[in-house]
Amino acid sequence: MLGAPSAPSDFIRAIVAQDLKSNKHGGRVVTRFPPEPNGYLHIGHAKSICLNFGIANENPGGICHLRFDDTNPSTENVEYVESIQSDVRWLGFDWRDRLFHASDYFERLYQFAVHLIKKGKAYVDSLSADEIRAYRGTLTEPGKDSPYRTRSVEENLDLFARMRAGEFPDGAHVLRAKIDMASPNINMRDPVLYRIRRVPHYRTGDTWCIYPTYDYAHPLSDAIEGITHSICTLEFEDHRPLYDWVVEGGDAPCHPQQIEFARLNLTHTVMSKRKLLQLVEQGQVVGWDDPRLPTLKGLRRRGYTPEAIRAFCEHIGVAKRDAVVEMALLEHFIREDLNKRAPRVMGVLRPLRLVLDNYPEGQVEELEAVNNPEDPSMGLRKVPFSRVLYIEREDFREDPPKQFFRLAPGREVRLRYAYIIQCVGVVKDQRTGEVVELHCTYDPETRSGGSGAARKVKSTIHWVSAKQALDAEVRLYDHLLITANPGEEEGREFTELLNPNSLEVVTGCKVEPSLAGAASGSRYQFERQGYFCADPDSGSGKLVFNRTVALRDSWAKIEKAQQLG
RNA sequence: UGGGGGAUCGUCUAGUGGUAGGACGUCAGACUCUGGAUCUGACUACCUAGGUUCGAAUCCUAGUCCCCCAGCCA
Repeated sequence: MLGAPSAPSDFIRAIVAQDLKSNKHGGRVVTRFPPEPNGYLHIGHAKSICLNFGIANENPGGICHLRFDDTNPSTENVEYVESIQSDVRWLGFDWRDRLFHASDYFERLYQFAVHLIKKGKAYVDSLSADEIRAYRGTLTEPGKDSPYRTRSVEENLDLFARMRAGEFPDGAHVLRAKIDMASPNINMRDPVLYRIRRVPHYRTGDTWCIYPTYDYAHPLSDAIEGITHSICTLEFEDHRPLYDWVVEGGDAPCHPQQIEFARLNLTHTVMSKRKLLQLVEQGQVVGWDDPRLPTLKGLRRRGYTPEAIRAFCEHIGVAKRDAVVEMALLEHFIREDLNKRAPRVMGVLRPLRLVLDNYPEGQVEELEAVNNPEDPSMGLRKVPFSRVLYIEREDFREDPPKQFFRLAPGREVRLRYAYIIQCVGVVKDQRTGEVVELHCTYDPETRSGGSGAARKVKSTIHWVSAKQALDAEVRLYDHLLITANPGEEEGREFTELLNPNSLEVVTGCKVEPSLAGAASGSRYQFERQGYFCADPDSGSGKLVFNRTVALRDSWAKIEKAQQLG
């Protein structure tokens, strides 16, 4: 994966290349992906993963660490740790032996804090949370010093040791950096470094009752690991002076460079952990792996491939401006990937019975079908054909509109890999008027590959043989949200914008027999319809498919345009 | 009304003083035993106003708009 020397593709890679050239970090490139284990990874994280691991992989000797930023025991747990690891691996990245936890550094972090106190750069504050807030000032007014700011080094050392020893209740004291309460950058107004939290940590148990904050733990963890480029998102931009202050003040072994980029936003969905958690907890979706979610687990269950997600992440670029990428772009990459790889099959979602009046009763032909026209090496398969078939309801119109080329009374179409047929009769339900069965005749001369096969008809439709077809359930997914940019909807909660039709369960679908026992996770193109992925709910004779994405549908566009006038 | 960032086709993104390019999308056409795929063509952009310059998306000045920050979250 070591890239040939080429122009850096984004501003961060340009910085890395420049630093390499100037030997800023001794020729090393060490990045890290630092998730907090308090939620599942989503495609926004994938952008960061591809960036951090990508940069490491592109540079000789480069490496990317996986580090859990587990400094807040109240919200973190092993379930998240495990899911994050499996997702990073699934995406195709390898941290080798560089798996770390901020909690690995708690003792060292504590010693750095003692060092800071001794240098007079940190103090124990005994104000309440409310008081600290009040003393902080506002965006336009400076804060004022805490009365505890002038405590002696000895007293601070004593108090901090007793905080650690568990002598005080939660909230009684905090350790603060002594910087500048009048700083125009609020992050520099004596930020909290440690707080007392009598909560067991999922890794360190009850060893600690004080925990470092992100602003303190993150830069030091980076420095301890020898990170060269600490890449994070835009909202941390004005934490950078604090990042640098902590590294310098703690006399850390090296000084990683924090670089910020714009996080990924996608249309028609939500990307914040808080909102995703809300959907999961409220039961609006079936879980973190609900195929409607932009979580990696959800996308995977939906049928997305790691390759498609990586290609997407590479193509959206890395920059500093806020951006909202269209879901259509993500869909483009999964179509592109699956078009090359997914075997074709025939499946009928909404079956309409079709009888070939002139086809011999009881006869079954095994017709040859290509598995993937994009890839001849994928070979051929046999598909049974007989007198009674199912076709897609929407492939027949009793009163066909202009430009509808499919079946209609008197019309001819080709049955994919089979014969040209002509519709000679329509059977309707007496009461409802609903079409329940079609009668057609087939032309034996037109069998695919046969002598009369060259005849052109306007349309080819898919079908399954009624007797051999398998029953299946198909889950059709649509956008999670009805609007592209929920942020633009003034005063409306995202929960009000949920698409009530984001999931449509279609039962009684008929699929070709080759799909018997389709393994969970296997992906197919149902010809003329879309890409589908066998759901884990499949099994013991039951078939369930998730629609990953529909094929591009130019007829749907024509019809929509016709309806608009 | 403080501080930190950012503005280029509908969307994302290149371009760093010398022809504003790519991708997605959209529209039109070709081809097709998937109305898929593929192929062609078209579409549309430098936030505004001044200035410097032979020449400005790029440099300067003044504005405008958008995002982030007042957790003992990350």
